[in-house]
Amino acid sequence: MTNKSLSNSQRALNELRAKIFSGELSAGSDHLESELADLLEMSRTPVREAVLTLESQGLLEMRPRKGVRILPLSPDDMNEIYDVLTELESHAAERAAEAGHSTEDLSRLAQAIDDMDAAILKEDLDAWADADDRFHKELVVLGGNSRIEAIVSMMSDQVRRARSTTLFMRPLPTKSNADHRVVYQAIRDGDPELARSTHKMHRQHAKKMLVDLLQKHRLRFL
Amino acid sequence: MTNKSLSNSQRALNELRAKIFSGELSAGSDHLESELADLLEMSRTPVREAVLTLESQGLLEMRPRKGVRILPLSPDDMNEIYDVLTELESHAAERAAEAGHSTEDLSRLAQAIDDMDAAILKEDLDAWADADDRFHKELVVLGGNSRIEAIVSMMSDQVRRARSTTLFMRPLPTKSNADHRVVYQAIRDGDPELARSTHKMHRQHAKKMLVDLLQKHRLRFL
DNA sequence: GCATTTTTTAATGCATACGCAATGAAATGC
DNA sequence: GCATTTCATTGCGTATGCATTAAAAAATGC
Repeated sequence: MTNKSLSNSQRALNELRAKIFSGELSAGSDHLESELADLLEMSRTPVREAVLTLESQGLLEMRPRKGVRILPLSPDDMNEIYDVLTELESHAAERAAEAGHSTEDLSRLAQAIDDMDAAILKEDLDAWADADDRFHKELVVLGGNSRIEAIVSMMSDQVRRARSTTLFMRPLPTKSNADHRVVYQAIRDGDPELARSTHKMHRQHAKKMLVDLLQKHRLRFL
Repeated sequence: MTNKSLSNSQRALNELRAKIFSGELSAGSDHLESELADLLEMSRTPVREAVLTLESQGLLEMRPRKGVRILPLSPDDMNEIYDVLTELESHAAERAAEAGHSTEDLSRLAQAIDDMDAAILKEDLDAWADADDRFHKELVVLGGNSRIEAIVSMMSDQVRRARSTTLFMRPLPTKSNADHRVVYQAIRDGDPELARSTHKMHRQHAKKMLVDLLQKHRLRFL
């Protein structure tokens, strides 16, 4: 049986996050605390606590008397976020390569890469995105810095909502996995500099692709 | 007139932060919500909100029924934090150098460097630390990424409390300013790679010095 | 004595109530 | 009509009370 006892403020946190990612609470929309409380069928107190946490994670903004606003993402925001991800993930890749991980340790990474290949063959973008998430997440875990894990996870969350839009605008990421394999091998073979530089290029490329895409489609906010 | 109306939860945030930095709430100590509420002369509600925010910033931890625990810093934590600072500040330095700032734009940076020199002459460590903070803060501002600003500020806060201890254990930072000047000049002269690499070395050196110091003094927690 | 159960205690999570202040509407003056 | 003031509304910040339940203390059995 799945744990049924979960505090209301925890539930509020989970459900609000889910509703933000799913778009049920859309970017730029405003919501009164009491409205959210009604929606989640609890009092304002736990909702406020959840909202406060989500605000500190950059997903929304509390504006007294105007309501809670789900933050939209501009191309500038994308640039900022990707720059943070680039730096911290590249560092993680370097550290992971220094750590001398066994092939066993790297199995999740390998699995994610295989899954991406499979997803591309089937042209299943959602499955690809899921595997890509797992790759980046595991890479950071292997880097062994829990703060980097937390920050990267936060930044990834900030772009997560927008991805449902961008994912289907972009070309099939057929080339992307070549980079992943190089990073994987560099980590396995203990080549920190290669792991870092390859991953850095990979992320910089992704950033450019994404921002160009937004520009091309004249999307000023997501 | 300074703004006198400040919500209680804002006041709680400010005052709790101050008390953590000053050591009045010491690392590892536990405090009940009601105890903090009494201390700040307000009800538990705004205290809880402030505590929630501070938790998300990594300064403390809420442990139901055991109280709010001010988080101690281990040498491992220091390593993690300095690695994040190293990566993100170096990136900021690189970006600042790319941005083509005028000498005017860089005046705060120059001022901070001068102040550090003056502080060292007077052997005033508190003044030095203050100027050093300003240098690093301004560097990140010049980098132009608001998320990096926020993250760096958060990480700096996490080590701030510990610095009151380490500051007086370490040798006078007489050499440190040479690095700062190189970074400054690289930014002014538009040499991103030099700005980045110099600052990165600077931070790596600081990390090593600090961690060695803790080891030498057998300080497992701060 | 020591382990186990029962009872007591009290900190928290949350609902609720309410005053204040900000916002928009209505009224007033020009 | 337009600007300004007054008024009404209502969302938020905060205090308060209470049920829950984890932890401590006491009681019981061996």
